[in-house]
Amino acid sequence: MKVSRAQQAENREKILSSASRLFREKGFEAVAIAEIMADAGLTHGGFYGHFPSKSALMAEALALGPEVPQGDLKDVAKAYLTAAHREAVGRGCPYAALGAEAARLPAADRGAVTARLKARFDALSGEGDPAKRRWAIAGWSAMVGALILSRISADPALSDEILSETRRAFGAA
Amino acid sequence: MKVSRAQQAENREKILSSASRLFREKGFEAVAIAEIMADAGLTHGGFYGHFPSKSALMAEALALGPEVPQGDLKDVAKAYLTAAHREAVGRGCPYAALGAEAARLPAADRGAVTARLKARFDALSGEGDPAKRRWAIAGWSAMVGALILSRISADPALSDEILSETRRAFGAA
DNA sequence: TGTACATCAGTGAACGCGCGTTCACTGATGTAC
DNA sequence: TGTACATCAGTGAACGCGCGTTCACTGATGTAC
Repeated sequence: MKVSRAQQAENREKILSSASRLFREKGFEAVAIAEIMADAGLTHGGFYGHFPSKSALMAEALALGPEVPQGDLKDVAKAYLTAAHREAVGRGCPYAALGAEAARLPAADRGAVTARLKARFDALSGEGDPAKRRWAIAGWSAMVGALILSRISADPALSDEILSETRRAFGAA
Repeated sequence: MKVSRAQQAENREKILSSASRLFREKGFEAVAIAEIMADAGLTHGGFYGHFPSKSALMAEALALGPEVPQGDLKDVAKAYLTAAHREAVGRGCPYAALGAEAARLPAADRGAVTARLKARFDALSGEGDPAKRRWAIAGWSAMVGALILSRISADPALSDEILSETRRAFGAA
């Protein structure tokens, strides 16, 4: 049955946020359209009224995710490199959860996520100080990499060490 | 038809190396058993004589990949953070190519890759200097993260900047 | 404001395809004598 | 060393399942009057 325009817009947002969370938790390929729609409280047939294909949804969902904490590298490291973030893949950083898979999307589908990445570097860079920008780039790379490696490790001690030592490398206890 | 024991062992290695390369290029889910077997010059039915399941192959193939260049962080950064490595996903670092997907494997399947990760940190750490170990961990994280982020970026200038600035952050021009 | 009806968001069955896995079979290997 | 035959690695057809996508249908929405 038809729903109101407001309800339709709300449904679209629900589909996007369910997709974004489920993709981060399980990866693009492991999540079925029907699973996303059920999570959003709908049935699978309605999907194609909102998105032209699963890959279009992937491209759009990829650019969603929690806002970066403001502040300098040290503050970001303190908030980002935590055991809680490591466990909460579905509510965490999309670069760490979907990075390698995102890189395999066709370039045309990576526009939104590229813009978001650029904005994040700019926010951490300050203005006009090349050394600060350099450390923003290397530092953000280290955080994403450390979170991924800490999730790969099946040894909890090593996993914790990766997080805490990378935090300390940026001066965050 | 039966083949010699030497041929059988060689076939197993071929399957593993084909799988390792294809997984890195396309991701675990996007590669079919039949594709791996064809790449190895065999037919798909023979697969289960070598491995009990696709996920067993995933666990074993994940721990393969190029040897890390020896030397200190600066040398490794110089060899790792290159445009050539960014393009050659199939012949490159398995952590960068499969990191997030590897993290989703059951812990029991992550033993081999965890051991390899540990060995890599130990090799970069030297002996008994905690500050050196800290930078080995943060540095290796930065390299893996930078390679992933440079592959995500659809903007070639940003992609190059991520590699070159992270290289410079480790003192490697 | 009230009414009649055209629109269209969502439903759920169905389609076609590709995949992981199984299995009866083939024929070269390698061993027993 | 030569021969007979049991073993078993690899083949390719087949199975069953789940997925992305399509489509005829339903009934609430929202507009024309």
